[in-house]
Amino acid sequence: MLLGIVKRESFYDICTMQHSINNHVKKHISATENDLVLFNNVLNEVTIAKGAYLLQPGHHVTEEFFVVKGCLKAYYMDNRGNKHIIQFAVENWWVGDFDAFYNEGTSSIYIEAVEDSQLLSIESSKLNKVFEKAPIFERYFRILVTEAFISQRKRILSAQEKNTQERYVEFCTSYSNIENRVANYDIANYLGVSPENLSRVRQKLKIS
Amino acid sequence: MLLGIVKRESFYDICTMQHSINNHVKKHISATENDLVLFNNVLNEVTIAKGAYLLQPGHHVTEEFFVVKGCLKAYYMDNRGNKHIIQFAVENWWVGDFDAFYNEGTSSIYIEAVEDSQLLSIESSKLNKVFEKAPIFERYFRILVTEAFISQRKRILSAQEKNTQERYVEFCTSYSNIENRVANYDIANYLGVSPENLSRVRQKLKIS
DNA sequence: TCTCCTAATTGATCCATATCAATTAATTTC
DNA sequence: GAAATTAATTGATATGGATCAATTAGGAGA
Repeated sequence: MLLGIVKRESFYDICTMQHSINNHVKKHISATENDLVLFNNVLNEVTIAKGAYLLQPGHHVTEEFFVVKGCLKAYYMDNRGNKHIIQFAVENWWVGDFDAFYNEGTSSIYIEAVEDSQLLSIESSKLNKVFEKAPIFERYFRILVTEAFISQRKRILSAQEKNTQERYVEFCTSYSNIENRVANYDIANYLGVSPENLSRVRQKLKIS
Repeated sequence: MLLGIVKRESFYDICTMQHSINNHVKKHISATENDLVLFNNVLNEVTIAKGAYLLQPGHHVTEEFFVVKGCLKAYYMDNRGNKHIIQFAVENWWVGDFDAFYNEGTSSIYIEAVEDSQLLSIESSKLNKVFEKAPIFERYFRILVTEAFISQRKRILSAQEKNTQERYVEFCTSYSNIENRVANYDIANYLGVSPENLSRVRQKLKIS
């Protein structure tokens, strides 16, 4: 598809969107009003319809996205043609092809909207300028990646330590209410189990 | 144990050690000589004997470690008393309890020397001072975490996509020569499979 | 060099979950 | 709102890898 992406929002929406990202920034670093304005000025507003792609393999990656409203999934296809969900992104998450973004390369993943979504995007070149003028944002992104790193590590260890049922419960808890927003077969995929198995686990949970 | 840790090295060793970290820094950012001196001045030299612990659960984490020479393993114990290896650290890797370090908390993991090892350590408070005086190091650590994040993501996807044999081969390739430095049951643990299963996989590889 | 202890291997069995197949339920779409 | 798709569930079977048990191989220490 890749249709359905529209830049520029109404004044009201822009205010809401900036409010959302500024809150997020303030939660992580102590930025001055000047810093925030500088940062806000390089952001673009993006809306995307359910089912549309924000990113597809082969595309040159120049942007990362912040989810103001909505839900997306990031996945890739392996050599055998199997899909693997890397991440779901909901409100107040950054999403993108990190690898390609930092290495200024070509995407190897799909990012697809699971719901109609509102996003903010930042371009690599503009972000680097922000880093120069307001190095505090270097810290912001370092903290974000560190947090993501830690939560990802938990995902690895959880997969080794826990059975499917425990992991499904953990998933629903940490991604609050997500089981009502995305398909079960996508959750199964994310957890690395078959949809049939997840279905049976969900049955058992209903009973107990 | 926690014995066997000795700070301060001979002049020759210190030079070697700083050479090692400076090379690593230069590979990631363009730091001035001043920046490097500033950074080097806050590093401590640490040696640790095989079998000794660099870190144990409950200890207050104030340091991260850079491996100049040697090999270590980071692991934790889950509620059921099972050990899970998080990471092996060899030359030119940073190792520590990231989570606790960034949140100034208490360690939940063990870091144990697999070989006699030489390390450099940096304290949280001193690192923050470096960040203030030379913000370029904020970038250095952001890049390191980003790289670690990306390689960790590959570990997750590899576990979903590939079978034990493929993952063992991948592991040996990416951690060059590691299969001769650490025990097979620790590699099995890291891969999340039983030692017996890994043993059989290794047999099959010998034949084919 | 011998002894002891730990690691690795090998065999047999078991189990969680994948896979295949069919049915039912829930969404889209016109 | 009926038809057509797509998702979820349920049942039956197959399988990769775990677990248990026993043996062999390697290393460290006396």
